[in-house]
Amino acid sequence: MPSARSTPPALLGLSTYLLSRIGKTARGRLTDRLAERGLRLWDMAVLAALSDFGPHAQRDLVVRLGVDPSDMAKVVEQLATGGYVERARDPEDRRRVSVALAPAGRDLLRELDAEARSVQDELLAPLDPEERALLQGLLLRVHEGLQGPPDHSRRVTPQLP
Amino acid sequence: MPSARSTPPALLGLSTYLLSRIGKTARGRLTDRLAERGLRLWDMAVLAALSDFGPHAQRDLVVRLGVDPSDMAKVVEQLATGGYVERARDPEDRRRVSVALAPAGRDLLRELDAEARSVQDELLAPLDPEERALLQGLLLRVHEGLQGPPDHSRRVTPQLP
DNA sequence: CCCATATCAGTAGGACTGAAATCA
DNA sequence: CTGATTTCAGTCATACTGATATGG
Repeated sequence: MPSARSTPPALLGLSTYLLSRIGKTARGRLTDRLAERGLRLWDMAVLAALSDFGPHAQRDLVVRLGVDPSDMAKVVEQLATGGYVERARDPEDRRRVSVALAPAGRDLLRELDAEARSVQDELLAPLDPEERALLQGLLLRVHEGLQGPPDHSRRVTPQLP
Repeated sequence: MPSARSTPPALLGLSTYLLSRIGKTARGRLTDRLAERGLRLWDMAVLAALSDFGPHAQRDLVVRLGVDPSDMAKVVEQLATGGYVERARDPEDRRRVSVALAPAGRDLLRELDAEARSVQDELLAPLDPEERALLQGLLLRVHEGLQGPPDHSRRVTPQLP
């Protein structure tokens, strides 16, 4: 029963399409894994930022990760409720909320990173280690170019995760 | 004014993350281009499928592209209204709606493909032609592996576009 | 008064679910 | 009657908008 499953070559020839498609699958699978823990992608991104760069004002997390301020409020609220981060008013500027990684958050991040690498192993199964490293390098360079020229005139901040 | 813009290395080290992030940007930029014409990504995917494989029963478009049947109805409806495709009941099985590319649809697809390649040139600007070809090849192989092992047990059909 | 920060309520589009109508 | 196909109405999570409150 060969029932017309192949993707149109007109799309397969577009790296744009492949990136979009594969990226969506990657996001979807990781989202599923995180959902089993009641978490979302932004939760992991925030934990990673706090782990790599130390405590942030909430505003700085917004800028670094490119998430909407309104959404960041909810993410931090959830992480604080779970005991993964700690919030405190900045004494020097009482408008700011300082967010710091709690020990439970550091443990959680380790687990989430393992989940992400597991998804990655599934996804990149067709490639051998050298090819994976090659892909990683190419993607990294494409990513570095993203902030620069978004579009001719209109986009402010392309979205993630 | 260096205001903490760099992405956490914990994320940059994950190809999963880069694929997700870059893929989302690619999708977003192409979506914007198409939106200027009142179109969406699925419209282009359907036109490409019809162009590459000829007329489809609507059901076969659903299977080939992995879109929800409910959504496909709306996409085909819009394309038919715009005169880009023609619908007809299949005389042999009157449950089926046969969808065929109209001349206007073929012209439109050419333009959309040019838009996609323009977005691609922006996105892959950091890479030279050889590297782009290399990336394309790697992505293609990853994409081929997608249908196979989706996940340990739960996912039915990973989504696109 | 004006700007920045955080928060809340609500909107828009996309993916998906469930059910109805038609026909094999 | 069962099953396939199309279609419609509605749900859900997400990105985003607008408005409000507090503080510099």
